[in-house]
Amino acid sequence: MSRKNIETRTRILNAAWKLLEADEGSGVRMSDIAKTARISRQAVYLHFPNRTELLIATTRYLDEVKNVDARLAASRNAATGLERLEAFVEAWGNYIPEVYGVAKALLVMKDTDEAAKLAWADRMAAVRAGCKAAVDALKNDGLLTTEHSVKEATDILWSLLSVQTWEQLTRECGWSQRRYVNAMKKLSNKMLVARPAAQ
Amino acid sequence: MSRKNIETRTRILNAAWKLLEADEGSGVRMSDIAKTARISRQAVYLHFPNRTELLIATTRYLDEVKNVDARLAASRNAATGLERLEAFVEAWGNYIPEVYGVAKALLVMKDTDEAAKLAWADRMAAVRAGCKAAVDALKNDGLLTTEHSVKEATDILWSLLSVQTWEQLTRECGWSQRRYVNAMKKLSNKMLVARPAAQ
DNA sequence: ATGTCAATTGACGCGGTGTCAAGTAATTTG
DNA sequence: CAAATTACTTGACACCGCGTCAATTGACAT
Repeated sequence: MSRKNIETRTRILNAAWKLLEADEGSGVRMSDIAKTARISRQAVYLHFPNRTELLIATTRYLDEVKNVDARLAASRNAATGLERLEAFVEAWGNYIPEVYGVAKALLVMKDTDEAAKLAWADRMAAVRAGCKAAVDALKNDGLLTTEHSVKEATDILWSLLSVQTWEQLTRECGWSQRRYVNAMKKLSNKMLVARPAAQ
Repeated sequence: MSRKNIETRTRILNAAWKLLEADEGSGVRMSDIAKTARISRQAVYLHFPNRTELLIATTRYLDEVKNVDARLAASRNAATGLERLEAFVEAWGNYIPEVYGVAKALLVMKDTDEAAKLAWADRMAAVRAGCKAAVDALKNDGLLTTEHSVKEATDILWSLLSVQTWEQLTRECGWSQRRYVNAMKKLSNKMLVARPAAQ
């Protein structure tokens, strides 16, 4: 409610953000966050009911600060389906590393916590909507491969652009961000665009 | 060592297997495994030093029983690069659901436990070797796309065939196993095979 | 029958989450 | 100015799951 209250709340969110980004989602405890926010551990619970909800709030906060929706929506302005696909791949692909730490924390929680699972599904639904819009635009231009339905093509693009795939390629395989984005552009084209228009 | 000892050990492994398969890796506790193996919780530690090692042993046990290596190696017999790629995709793609529950447990541990991370990396290295062999075979036939190096093509195939991607498509998107394998065959072809020879 | 080995039982420590009660310090409000 | 409200602190504690330990039992082998 009050000014001070909301200020402390955002201090907690910033602390969680910072720590999750540094540790890439692994072992961040409530006490760590409290300490970073210069607050007692118990006081965190005055602002968030539990760890999961704090993580969820942190991702929402991040999305808000980073203005995801606007950045993803920018691809709408593309003139053609091909351009739209490419713009979306670029926008989302470059967004991932900016939120990876926090996203990873939620991704880990997702496997054991129902609320985290829902929150993750919700955010990913937004990404999926972007994927579908790109596929629709392709189809509209008559450039969608005939081998897959719109739903299937959307699923494929969504999987290609999953955080896990990003993680595997950049972390496990050592790809640079640049290389990742370039490859995703090429691959999404190859996978979804009807043959004559490939490239 | 003794007969009884080894028998109990495999009873524990089977219990872990069964439970992980049922719960798909989420909330299986040491006490659950002990109970299923009709043994006291503490007795489990007479056979495995800790939870992580038990999980690792379970995956090894599973791989042994299911004879992964042989099944994956079968694709070596393919005459052409294209056939080899397809055979590998089919072999690995159909193996995933058989071990998913156990693999998922390890996948979750991987984020917080160093030993689990190494064990997972080790198993995935085997898969990667299969991917590389398929890519090499393609290259040998002059059918590897010129847009990617062997290393990059291997990374791409490896990511396409990751357990996480399988999980996303079959669990999140509701794909059947059949559909998954078919799509992976098509997609791996489109992504890696030089244009004129596509399908 | 004696010794060895597998397993049992009960207890305990540890780390992390979440809760509760009592108290304090600052700010607001009558 | 006094009283009430609000944000926060401190210390204690319960719960859960992992891992450990010590003392005991029961089986089997030589």
